[in-house]
Amino acid sequence: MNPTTTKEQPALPQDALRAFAAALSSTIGLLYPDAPVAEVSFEAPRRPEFGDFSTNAAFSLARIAKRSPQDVASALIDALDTTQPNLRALFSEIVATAGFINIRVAPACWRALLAQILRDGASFGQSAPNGARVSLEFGSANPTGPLVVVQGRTLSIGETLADALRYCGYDVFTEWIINDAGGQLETLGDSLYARYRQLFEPAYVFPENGYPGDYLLPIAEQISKQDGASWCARPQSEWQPFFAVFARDVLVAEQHATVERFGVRYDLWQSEKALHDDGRVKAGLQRLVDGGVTYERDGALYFRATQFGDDKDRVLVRADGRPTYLAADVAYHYEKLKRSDRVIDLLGPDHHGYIGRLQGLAEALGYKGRLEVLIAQQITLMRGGEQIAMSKRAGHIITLDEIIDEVGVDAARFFFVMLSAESPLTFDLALAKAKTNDNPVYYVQYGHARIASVFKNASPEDAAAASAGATLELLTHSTELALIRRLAELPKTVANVVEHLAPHRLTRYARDVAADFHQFYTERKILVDDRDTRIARLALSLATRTVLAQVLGLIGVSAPEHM
RNA sequence: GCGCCCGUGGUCUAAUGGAUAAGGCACGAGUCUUCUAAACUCGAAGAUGGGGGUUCGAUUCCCUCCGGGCGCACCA
Repeated sequence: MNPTTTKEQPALPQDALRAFAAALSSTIGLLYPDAPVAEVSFEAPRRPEFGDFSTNAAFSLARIAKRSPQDVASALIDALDTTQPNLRALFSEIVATAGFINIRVAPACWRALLAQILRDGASFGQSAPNGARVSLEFGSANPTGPLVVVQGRTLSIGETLADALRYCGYDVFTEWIINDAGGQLETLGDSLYARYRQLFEPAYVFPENGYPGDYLLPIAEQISKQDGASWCARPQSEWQPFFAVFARDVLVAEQHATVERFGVRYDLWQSEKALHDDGRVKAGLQRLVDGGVTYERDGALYFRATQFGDDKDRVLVRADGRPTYLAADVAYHYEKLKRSDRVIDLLGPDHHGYIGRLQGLAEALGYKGRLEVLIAQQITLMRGGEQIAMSKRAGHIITLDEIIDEVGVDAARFFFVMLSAESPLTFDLALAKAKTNDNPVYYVQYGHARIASVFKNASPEDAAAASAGATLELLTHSTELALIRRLAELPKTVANVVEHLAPHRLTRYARDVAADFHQFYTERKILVDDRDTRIARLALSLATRTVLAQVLGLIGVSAPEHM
């Protein structure tokens, strides 16, 4: 773009950067014709005194130029000033420091961006659809009991990731797989049947490997209510499938309810049993057979996993004809890979050893590099410094519902996504529900509520004028400009979350936005007597509220009007 | 034994290969007759487990050792 046109229409920071990159590239070509053509990229320096953006272009040129990076950077800036004198209009500072070229975008550009936030509102920074389809699977659980704390973490991370992908223009399809095939469904049926029989014969023996815990009891009572004791006299071949499917349906419905209560929605709840029943498992296996990556031994069908880096080959179909879990995964991943450009599995901590096998599978199916696997690490549950012991076998479980009851959805969603997925998380229930200043959820929500409160005290006329963004040039204070710069980071931050599958970075950003607002709020009274100043500060507050609401929405936390 | 993840101040964490490693908590001192003090300001203290390597530059990538966690089924 031509910088001279900016008089009438102030350039946005990203336009200014683009102009700078283009100018710098051509200057590099002029000064160092032998240098390989490289794109000039920018990063945000860690320290604010180094400017808004910096580029390290001089480092790679230093060797060719046979001069120090600092000399190269200085020479580039001098040349820029000679050949592109108009560039200075867009920047308040262009300096060479320690080899970096640090630039500060003119305040007018930042105000132009603020005006854009006010115009775009809730859709600020969102990318247009990019046509790429993403399949995201997360949270999936066995249908043998209530959801527990680990699923809370994968649900939080997965849903935030899905929303971040959508924000960046991806066509996201979220799916949950119900592991309702094989022996565990039978065990579930046996367990429920025992609970049912115990209603009539308290001495009836509970199966040794059954699922303990009280949660099957109400389901047994439900059957007793509708059918009485009639199942007691029926043969196993009749009650077994009935109790298994009955239990599954009730438990999956409960899981569904918990998931929705947690603010998470799926596009598909896929039954694994259905994959077997409708022949898709067979189709997936055939794909592997056709690809020549299987063989038969002792009557069983094997996948040549070692060919893809696994320790040993894996059984797909047992000698008796029953397929293994891996067979279903073959089919399901084949289906997901067929219909998606990018497949992401977010798995629990017990699936470490499974990553390589899944990726080998994707490669064997002909989709090398399309599958990404992210593991959410373990959670240790605490209450005020005391570790809470949990044992599924002994029937001591703390359900996700109980956690939501105790700390609320907002705190749970925020805490579960706050740490990077690969580091183990200690979740302290006492801290999560503490309404004190060491609770980061409230810190961010308080920022939003504070702004809402200011607007309650402002006149409707002022609020309308603020959203039109008429007097933004009065925003000159350091806290005001710092806040605008922070708000501008939203799109880049979400893009970064998507690129690195790192949703925890959103919580940090949320805290940064809140912190910058709280500082601004303390330093500059918003509802001052001077009308233009008042409206300018209201406009900044409004934009902040928009961004805070967007970030909180991505994290799955409510943005309260008052606290 | 094999594989994966993690070792950062007193403590919990952060840091697309960048500059003087950043925040919260805890500790000390201040700031409300003014828009929500669930906030803000200042201070003290102080960390990348050890050793190699790649790089102009490593908390980040590679190797190795030490320490912690988890997983290693013809279960799902």
